[in-house]
Amino acid sequence: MGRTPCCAKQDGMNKGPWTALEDKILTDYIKTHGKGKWRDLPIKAGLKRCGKSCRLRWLNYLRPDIKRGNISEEEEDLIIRLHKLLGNRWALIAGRLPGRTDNEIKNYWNTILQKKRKGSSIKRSNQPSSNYELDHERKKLQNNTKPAHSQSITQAIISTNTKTPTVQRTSAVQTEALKHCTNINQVLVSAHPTASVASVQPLRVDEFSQPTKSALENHPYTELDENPTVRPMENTNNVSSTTNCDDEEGSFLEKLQCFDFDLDFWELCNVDQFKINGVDDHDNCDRGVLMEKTM
DNA sequence: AAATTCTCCAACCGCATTTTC
DNA sequence: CGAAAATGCGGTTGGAGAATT
Repeated sequence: MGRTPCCAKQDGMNKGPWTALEDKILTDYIKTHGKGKWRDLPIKAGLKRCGKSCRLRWLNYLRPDIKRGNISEEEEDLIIRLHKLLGNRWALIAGRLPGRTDNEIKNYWNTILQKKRKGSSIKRSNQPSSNYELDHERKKLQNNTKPAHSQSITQAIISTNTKTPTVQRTSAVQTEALKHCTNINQVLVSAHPTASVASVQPLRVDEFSQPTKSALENHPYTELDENPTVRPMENTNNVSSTTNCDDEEGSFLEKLQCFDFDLDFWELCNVDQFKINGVDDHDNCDRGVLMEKTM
């Protein structure tokens, strides 16, 4: 398509760490004119920076509601849970942690938490199936305590979706839901008491399609016959005929992923029940959107 | 005290997605 | 509707400071 690079290399363009003066110029400009139009901003503000750099500096450092350092236990717990559910979707995770940026959470994950994970796996080297998150969640389950924060994973997802602009692009919301659900499957794998997460590809359920028989058979944690933690739904077409998706309350994941989950899974995710949000047409209805958690 | 290694994190970069025209 | 521009996201890098040798 031939796009000019955002930050076309120009003589005299500053790179690297921002100076206090640059920070002040950017902050003053945004206070006066508001953010946005990032490409034009540096020219208008008189900064020798590219728009991208200005945006990043504002979002990650200068904006007033930013909260840096000292990630609390509650926040760490939420990061772990959200990461388990969403994967490396740092912006989504950050969106559920007020004042935190995607960059900060990403850095935190890549340094602190990865280190803890390594430490954990060393300590438990004779139990190769464990990982840090699993240990973390198991500990919680064993203690039968919920995290101090009241915000559950589901609530996090809900607010992510409901934060979608008033003029919703349904497809985008559905895409989000799709990604969440695909990742929920990863949680399933890691939540399984005997799962060796590191060595196994999670069973993927893209586009809410029914997993193939061979995929299920080859998946070490499905245990289809004896212990049906995961089992294929027999007929996914059954669910495509309803127009009022709210009537399908409680069967969300069953519809979308053709799976049942064991109790540990629900506890793990701190999820009790999903609702389907009704949408315009049957096809969309089937794909549903995570909208509400009933406590 | 100097050299080396490690850690952390701000910033960059390329690509994807969304918006605008 | 398609192309271009704008914006957003996530992986990666580089450098400053801390820790270790």
